[in-house]
Amino acid sequence: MQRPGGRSARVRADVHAAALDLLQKHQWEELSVPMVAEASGVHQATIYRRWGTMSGLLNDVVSEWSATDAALPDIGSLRDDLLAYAAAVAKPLQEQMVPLILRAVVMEIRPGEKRQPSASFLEREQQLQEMLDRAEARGEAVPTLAELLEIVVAPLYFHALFSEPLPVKESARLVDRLLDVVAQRA
Amino acid sequence: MQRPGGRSARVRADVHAAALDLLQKHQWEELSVPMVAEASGVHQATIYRRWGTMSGLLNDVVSEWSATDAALPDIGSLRDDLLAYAAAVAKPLQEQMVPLILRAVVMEIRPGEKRQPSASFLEREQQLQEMLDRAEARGEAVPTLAELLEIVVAPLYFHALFSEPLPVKESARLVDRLLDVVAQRA
DNA sequence: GCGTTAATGCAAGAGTTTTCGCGTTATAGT
DNA sequence: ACTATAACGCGAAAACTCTTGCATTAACGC
Repeated sequence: MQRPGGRSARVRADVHAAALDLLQKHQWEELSVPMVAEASGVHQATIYRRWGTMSGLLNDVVSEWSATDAALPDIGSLRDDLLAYAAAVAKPLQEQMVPLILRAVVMEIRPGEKRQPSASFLEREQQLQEMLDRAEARGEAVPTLAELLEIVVAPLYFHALFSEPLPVKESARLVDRLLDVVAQRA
Repeated sequence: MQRPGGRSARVRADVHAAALDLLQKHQWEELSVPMVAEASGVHQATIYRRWGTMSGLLNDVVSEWSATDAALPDIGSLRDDLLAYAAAVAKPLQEQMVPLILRAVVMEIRPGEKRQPSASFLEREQQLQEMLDRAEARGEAVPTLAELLEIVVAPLYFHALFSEPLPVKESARLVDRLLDVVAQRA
């Protein structure tokens, strides 16, 4: 018999909040379970039993964050949909929190192991594909999903990881570049 | 009076080799200074004194790896130069080692802190700019450095980080896309 | 409510990591 | 070759991380 509600839910929320808070002030490797325990008021033994390691805890935080991610737009024209989507990707990359979460994702890469995209990642790809399908049904010239990821999403992540996050309005430039590539092909 | 030569150089090489070797078999968080000390035959106190932390040690490994990075090509046509460069970026991303090193770079991102690109990164950008300048002097239509990074480099890193590294020959596709963007602008 | 027991708190202890003082080695300058 | 001392090795101690057994709390089904 599992008991996800009440106290357990409170503990989970407190620990997540403390972890995110500490993540703003320290780098990943400086964090420790005892630190999160201290900051959250939850006993360290509880954290070890529920999450095992600091890495496991961060995974759980990331999962929850991904889950609350907003749905994709369905505005009307492909360009507007893409603009809304690109802005939706670029905006959270502005906040300090998300590069940190991204970092946690990168950390999960294991040597020699085939990387399996997370469930939320796959779900997001499927939503994007549906957006493209809708546009194609309307008779618009559409890019492939791969092109969308390479031309719009990849630069956003690249900037966020390796220099400064791109301003949100700059993401429009990427969308127009994508549409140019598509148009030229026709 | 510093003493970089002789024994110190030997110690550095041994420790680096051991760290890289262990990095192939274990994930980042499993590594520890005592492990590297054991594997390298160097006393752990020495590692702590010279590098401080496991993270600092990996930084040093990355620095050395970047430093020995090959020079950029100067083949003749911009397209050939870009193809050679793209392949030079894509190839090491195939090896297991480099995603790990990349991971170490990402780890270095500190919360809230202005990210300052590493010296090798800046140097590399300068080399690229020179490549573009040479092509422009020859009268070719050239992309900006930002376009090169966004359209060619960013997708390569994106694939390597979030799914599977792109096959080297696929990088040609990215180069041609870049040149298409440039040509269309003219 | 009431009872069962999952989940947490607590504290001791086992295991690891990191530091430190001191003796030894061997590099770099003379 | 000789000297001064940077860099290293060593071992013990300090600090920290993680585990474990038992007591306590409170969620969920009745």
